[in-house]
Amino acid sequence: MVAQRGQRGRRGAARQADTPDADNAPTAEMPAVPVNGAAADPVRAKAIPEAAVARLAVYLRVLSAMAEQGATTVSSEELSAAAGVNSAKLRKDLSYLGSYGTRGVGYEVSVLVGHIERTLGLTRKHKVAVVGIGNLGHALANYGGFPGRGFPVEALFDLDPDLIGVPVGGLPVSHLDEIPKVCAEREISIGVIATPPTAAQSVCDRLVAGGVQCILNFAPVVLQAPPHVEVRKVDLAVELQILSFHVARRADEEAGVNGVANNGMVVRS
Amino acid sequence: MVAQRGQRGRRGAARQADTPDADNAPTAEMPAVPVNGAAADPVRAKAIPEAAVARLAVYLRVLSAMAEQGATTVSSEELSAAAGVNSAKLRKDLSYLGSYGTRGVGYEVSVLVGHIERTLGLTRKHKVAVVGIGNLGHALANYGGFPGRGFPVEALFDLDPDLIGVPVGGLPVSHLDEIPKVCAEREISIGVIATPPTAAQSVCDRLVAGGVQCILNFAPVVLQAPPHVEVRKVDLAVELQILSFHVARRADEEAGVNGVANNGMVVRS
DNA sequence: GGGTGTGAACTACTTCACAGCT
DNA sequence: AGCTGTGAAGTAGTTCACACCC
Repeated sequence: MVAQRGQRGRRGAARQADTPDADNAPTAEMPAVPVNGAAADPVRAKAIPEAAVARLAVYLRVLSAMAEQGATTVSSEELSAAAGVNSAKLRKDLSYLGSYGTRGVGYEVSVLVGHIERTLGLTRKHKVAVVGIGNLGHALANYGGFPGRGFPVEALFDLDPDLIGVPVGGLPVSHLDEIPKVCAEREISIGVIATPPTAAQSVCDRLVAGGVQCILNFAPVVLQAPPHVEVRKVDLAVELQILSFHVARRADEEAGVNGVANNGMVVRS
Repeated sequence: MVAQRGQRGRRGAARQADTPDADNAPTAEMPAVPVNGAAADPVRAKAIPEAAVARLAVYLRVLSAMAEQGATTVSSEELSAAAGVNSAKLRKDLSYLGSYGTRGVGYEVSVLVGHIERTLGLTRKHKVAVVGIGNLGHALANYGGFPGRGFPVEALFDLDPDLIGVPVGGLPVSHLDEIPKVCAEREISIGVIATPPTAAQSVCDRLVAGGVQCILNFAPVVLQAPPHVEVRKVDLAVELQILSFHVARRADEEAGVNGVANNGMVVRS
């Protein structure tokens, strides 16, 4: 029970964002956090929509690849095609950063890269801890300094006594009980949960106790965390089930087409 | 310049959804596919919003857990709390399935489970192929029959000659070149790409050639696929960068509070 | 001509609030 | 009295379309 009437627009307890996302919908399931500070803080300039933030990360990757191949400028048309969005959306997204394009020409790749990195807070390092060194945790730990640097893995945790002290990807595994202490000492800012679902909430609590600011949760549970901690989840089961839904929908539609031949009337099953 | 006027609402080329939500995320980032058949097909009943579909999968998990613990009915308040959403949203989501609750009482757990499963197309099995048996692929293959059954892994592929023929999780690895043939033979409907980014597009093409209907892409690239193939991506780098953005935003806000003391004027960096 | 930047229109999603069933 | 189901209102995100600049 949550019950909080008369709290219009207030942010309640459990927030949880999606990957994909929403996105990972992709996307389309975004956190209830007031990203648009507009109402919250009228002084501050318009905040960047959450959906745009996710895409900025994609643009950044595409731009980096382009820079490596020696490109110095891009048009919104080119960049948007490479990023899989339409050009209007791209331009609007970039406009949140300010006006850094040249009309009639396009954008300078290096300038854009710099601005996106700054906006996403990538000018600073974010230390990562991985909890749960099973199959997935192993994979994550071995990424060894996550994507494009900037996200060094600096702590590993597990429950299994046989794993404690064993180096994985060059870093020894510590016990779950050490999470608060070690995270605080090493100033971990992002905790990645790759444990079985039963352990996830307790791990989450310990990460929070250790002062972690963000959590990326691979365990299939809804985590409860204080509002100042940003939680995002990556949920394989949900992704597969969404795909399953689309398969089913497609099948239905085909049936529907036949139904239409049937006098244009389709009976709801 | 007119491009395609009078094509309002038409779906363009590259679609890509997020995990997230929204997307992942975050990732409020949903596909441009006309899920709401409303305009596309006025005959058909209102389709379920993409965002709701992602949540239905979560409700299903929560309900299954509740059923295991012997619960027979739930109220929207209880279920929504457990799923981390508010009750209005939950009720709206469930209403897309039809009216299966009892006013004054709540929902019968088993009935709801059945309806959600049917809606998500989980009454049918969806065979999965995992491509790229590296760290992540290994982890995925060992999941051995994905979440709650219904998603059996029935083919594995890699490029590495040392891996070909080696059984992983009880299933021998085949070569990438075999993808179209094997997928067709075994009637694979979901392909999971866990390869390095450079290989991903070619793998995607082969999966499509093999008649795969959906792709879950873990490689950090934007895939190009025909419109009848549903692609979702799970992008670790993007997730981390979104978290990074929120850390930065939070830091800014604190600075902002100080800034306000400074005459209410905050200079944009 | 070519391409950005952006208000305005539109679409999708969320939340409110209450009628109506049990 | 309690809780669902849902129109209506509100908010977030997308797309259009064109002014403006190079």
